This record gives sequence, structure tokens and C-alpha cells, in this order.
Amino acid sequence: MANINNVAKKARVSIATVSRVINNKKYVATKTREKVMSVIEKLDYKPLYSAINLATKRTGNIGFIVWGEHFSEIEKFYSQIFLGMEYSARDSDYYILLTTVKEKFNPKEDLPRFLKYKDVDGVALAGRVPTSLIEYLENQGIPFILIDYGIPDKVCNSVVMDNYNGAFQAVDQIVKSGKKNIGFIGGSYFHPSVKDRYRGYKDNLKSNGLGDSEYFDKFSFLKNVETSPEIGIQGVKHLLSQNIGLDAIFCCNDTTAMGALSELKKYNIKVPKEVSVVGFDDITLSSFCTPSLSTVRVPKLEIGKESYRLLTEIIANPDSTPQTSIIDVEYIQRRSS
Amino acid sequence: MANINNVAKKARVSIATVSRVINNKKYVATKTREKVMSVIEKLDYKPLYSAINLATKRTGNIGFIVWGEHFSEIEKFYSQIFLGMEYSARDSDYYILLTTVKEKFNPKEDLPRFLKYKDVDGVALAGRVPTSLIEYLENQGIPFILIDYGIPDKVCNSVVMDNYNGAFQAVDQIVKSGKKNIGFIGGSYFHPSVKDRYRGYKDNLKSNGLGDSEYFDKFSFLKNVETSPEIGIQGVKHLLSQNIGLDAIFCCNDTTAMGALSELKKYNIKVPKEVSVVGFDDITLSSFCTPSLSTVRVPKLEIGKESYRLLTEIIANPDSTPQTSIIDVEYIQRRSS
DNA sequence: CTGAAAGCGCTTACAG
DNA sequence: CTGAAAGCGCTTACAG
Repeated sequence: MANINNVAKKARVSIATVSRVINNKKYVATKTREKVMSVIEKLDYKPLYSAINLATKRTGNIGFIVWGEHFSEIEKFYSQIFLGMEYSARDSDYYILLTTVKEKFNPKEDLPRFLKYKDVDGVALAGRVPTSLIEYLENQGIPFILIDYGIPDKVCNSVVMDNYNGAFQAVDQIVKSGKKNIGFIGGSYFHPSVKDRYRGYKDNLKSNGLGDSEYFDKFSFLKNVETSPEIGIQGVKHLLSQNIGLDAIFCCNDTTAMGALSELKKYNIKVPKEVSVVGFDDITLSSFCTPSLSTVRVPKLEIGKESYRLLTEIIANPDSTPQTSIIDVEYIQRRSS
Repeated sequence: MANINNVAKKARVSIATVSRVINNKKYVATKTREKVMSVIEKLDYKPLYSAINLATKRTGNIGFIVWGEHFSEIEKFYSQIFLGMEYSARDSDYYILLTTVKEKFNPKEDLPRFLKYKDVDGVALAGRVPTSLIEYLENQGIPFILIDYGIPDKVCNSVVMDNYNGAFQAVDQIVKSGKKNIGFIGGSYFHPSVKDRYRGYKDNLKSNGLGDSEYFDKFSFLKNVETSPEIGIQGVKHLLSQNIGLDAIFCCNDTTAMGALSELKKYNIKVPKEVSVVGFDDITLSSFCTPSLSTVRVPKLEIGKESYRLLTEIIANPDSTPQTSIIDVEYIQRRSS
């Protein structure tokens, strides 16, 4: 493999000049630059990253951390976000190191190697993530961003989707279709995304003159456990048992909506005629189930790309004030509403 | 951050000695070693990978390449294999760099950066992968392994599951349940895994005295296109139209079996009573569909771990003769058969 | 068992 | 605009 010395020698310049050329620095005579370029071409010279990294005191790595549980879910939500980051990274000089972290995370023992050895320039945390991990990164001064997550009382750099407006719009569509008694089913109430979706639901109903606090009491089914089809099933059972004339359900996400759909089927309740159902996320299943699920599409790849942009910006400028990128979502009309 | 000089000075030894200690080399007096260790501890010293890599002329990276199409599929087959590799890599000193490659791959333009810059010590190729990529790696002398794939006329280091025996056993179970007219539905006939499963199917029927070439002609539905539920649907239609007393179907994988199941439902044919169905892979859906699908379980994490072992062995020993690791599979009895 | 020194392949002031 | 030289933080013969 050719190195910088070979190139310099063959081009009859110093290695400093070669370095200037490959880094596109100014102050290189056009003729010199061209000559060096042609030699680089001829020798098929590629600079060695470990040498660059050593000299510039960077690592060239970005960590991507996600719960093992989340990564192994059927839906590839976080894998797609990762892929979005990877797409961006391809054209740059960072590698994305994907790793998972387990439920009971202990910073002393379970630290990914790239953190232990300070072998990343920054880290992206996808979804819910141990608080102790976040604190560790803060203490160590490692630049990081939160994706689709947030912590109360803590302002972090983050990328989120527009949960509030997505929910607001979805519920608006339900109302426009003539429904009046619209339930909400949700789990993971600790998750900021769910909170915002719930807010969007309530605010829309209020703005449409439909909901007040009594209404929300009756029509909300919220559990503080991880969302799942099971929550949807329980939610339907509960709402139905209340005898409140339920004619629509807005679920905090598609997974929950899947459970709701299957439970309604059991009761022989027609969707969307009797009860319409709308979810959030647009997971793959949503377009394939029967009836296909109306939902709010979350552009995962775009979230990944924006995450890359934000994180590299922060790495380059560690002392900037924390910012939050909000990714637009889009209501998708299908058969269930 | 402490470096090797700080440690050496504080421990009153040379950096060579510190290096020996951190690399667990012999020829260090116990007392010296202990002293150095305690200083390392006190200073929280971690060696810098870019320096190590530069000095040892390694990269510390392993590439993991998969088709974009495969990575984005619902089923997380290859993601799980990746995760298995990652689990192994955690305790070692390699990072796994995951990237995707597109359908029409051009080695001149679409080379992942870690290949272009020779920034990996080895590469794992997961699933079907462009032949030109494999040739590129061979020409460049970059150590690589094939996972769940193979190329005719080319002996490569590879990790595969025991497709033949898995199919053989599955069909054996079908026969034992009393079925006699057992169809085979498959796509991706170019894929060695499918070929081996088909062979297992035929050999079992032969050994049970059920199948001959005429039988296989009648009972086989094989397409040379990517497997999908659609293939399963077509297969059922075809086999049924033949009026051959079909009473069981062995599908080349679960995805195909899903299509078969749904099509049988349309014809109101009872599974498994009238026609039993068995798949291969044990994807997540298989235990959740109705009826749940009997299948052959492929241990993805284990494949990943074995892949890591094999690849690192090859990296350490590039001139060893190519070897193939075969991972055991397991028949899983569920409701569909 | 230990240390001095060269070397890995880059970047970056500094001097000209 | 260009080059000589120091430096990044390690490893590795070599000599003792």
C-alpha cells in the first residue's frame, strides 16, 4: 500500500504538500496540486485513518446505542433510524458503531467498549435509554443526542418527531369523519412521545368543542407499562365496558392499535363503521392488516439523517446550546377510519 | 486523558514496560507488573486505539455487509445475525461496521468506505450478495466469509445452517403424521439454502419410499424469483389445480408458508387436517399466526457468533484452507402440521 | 527482566 | 506557496 512518503517522493514535493492536497487546503499552486493528484491517482493512494486519527486526536467513530429489547422487536423502527444515519455517514468520514445495551444497565460493567476506551467522537441514543448512561455521557463530556426520547428536567440535544401535531391532525380527521366519542389508548406513559400524542389528542378535541376533563377521564385508557398489543386489547375491553358510546379510538401507536383491532374483531364490532381506529408510527404491518390501519407516518430514515447532521454539528461545536430537531409526520388515511 | 508516557513516568519504568504489561507479555517482574497496574488503575489509563492500530498495522474493524433489501425486510434475520457477531465482538478488540449495499452494485462506485480505504481487517457478507463484491474482496486479498450464502464453483469460508438435515427432519415429521402427498413450494432457486432444503425434502421422501422423479415433478413448485408470500399463494393454487390429492406442503421458508396458509384459508381447506404446512427459519410471525406454523428453527445469534469466530480466525491466519461451519437447526412442532 | 530508540503514517505550526 | 521537523501514542526489535 502506498503511503504519503511514496506519493511525496514520486511527486517531488514534501509530505506536507501532499497533506495539503488531500485535505483540500489553500495555498497550493495549481500545478503542484495537479501533479500530486495525478501521482495519488497513479499509486491508488488512500490515507490511513489510524494515522489521521492519531495525528488529529479524533476517533472517526460515532456510537449508536439502543436497548437490546427495542432492537430485537419485530418492527425495525430503530434499525431504520440507524440506517438513515449510516446513509449520511457514508459520504463523510465517520463510522457508525451500532451496539445494544441491556435493561438493567450498570455504567461500571456494561459500558460499550467504544465508551470505555473513549473511542467515539459522539453518541446517538435511540429511544428509551438508561438514565445512568445519559449521566455518564454528560459527566465524561462526550457529545450525544437523544433520538425519540427525552428526560424531564433535562435539556438535551435531541431529534424527535412532531408527535403533538401528528396526533392533533389524526384526531382532526377522526372528528371530520363524524365521530364524537373518541377514546385514547396508550402505554409507556413515561415516554415523552406518548405524552405529546396524548396532548395532541386532547387539544384537538377541545378545539373542536368535544372534550373536557370529564370526557377525557371517561375516554382515556393509559397504562404506565411498555406499549404492546396487549395494552390495546385491555383498552378496548375497558372502554367498551364503560358504555360511553365509543365510536372511535386513537391509539398511541400502531402496535397498540393492532391489539385494539383484534379485540374489536372478537366483539364483532365493525371497523370503521361502528368504531374507527387510528394509530401512530406507520409500522410495516399497518398496511397489511385487515382492515389496513390509518396512522401517522414517521419518516425513520429522515430522522436518522437529521440525527447525523445534528450530532456531527455538536461534535464540531461542543459548546453550542442544546437544540431539538422536530421531524414532520404525515397522516395516512387507510381503511380503519 | 492519561497516556503511556504518564503511566511510565509515574511508575518509574519505560513505556516499553508499560506496553508489555497492558499486552500481558511475559518477561515482566511481578513487582513491576503490579506497580504499573496500580498506576494504570489510578490514572484510569486506556490505551488509544488509533495509536495501537497505527503501530500494529491493523484497523480493528470488521465490515458486515448485507443487501439493503434484506436489511429492510420485516423479519430481522440478518439483523439478528449481526447482533450475534456484535455480542462476540464486545469482548474483543474489533468493531463491527454494518453497512448495506444495493441491488445493482458497482465496485467502482458503490464500495463502502471501509473497503475503499482498506479500513477493515475482514468482512462478513450476509445473505445473497453481489458476485462482483466477492470478486473484489478476493482480488484485494481482504479476508471474508459468506453467511447463509455460497457461489457455485467457488470455495469460500462460510457459515451456513444445516439446511439439508433440517428439511430432511421436517419432512420426516410430516410423513410420520401420516401424510403421503407432500408438495414443495420454493422461490429463490438460485440460493444454495433453498437447493439444500429441496434436496433434503426429496431425499427424505425417497428414503421413506414415497417419492420418485415423477412424484417430484408433480409435487414441486419452484420459481426462480425471490421468495415471498406471493410464491406461497401461487404454489398452493398450482398444486391444488393439479388434483394430486395434496395433503401436506413443505415450504422453502416461513415467508412462503405464510402465503400458502392464507391461500389455503381462502379455499376453506383445513390446516393441518386436510393439508398440513411446514416452513423453515422460524421467523417471529410463525408463532403468532393462526394456526401457528411448524417450522425449522435457525439460531440467528449463534450463526453470528460462529461467524465472528470464523472470521477472526481467518484474519489471524489468512492462508488457511477455506472452511465451512454448519450450524445445527431444530424442528419446531406447532399447530399447522 | 528492562530501557533507548526507531518506526507506524499522518498533521501542523514555524520559518522561509 | 513550500519544506523540515516535531509530535500524536503506541509497538517492537535490539542491546544489555
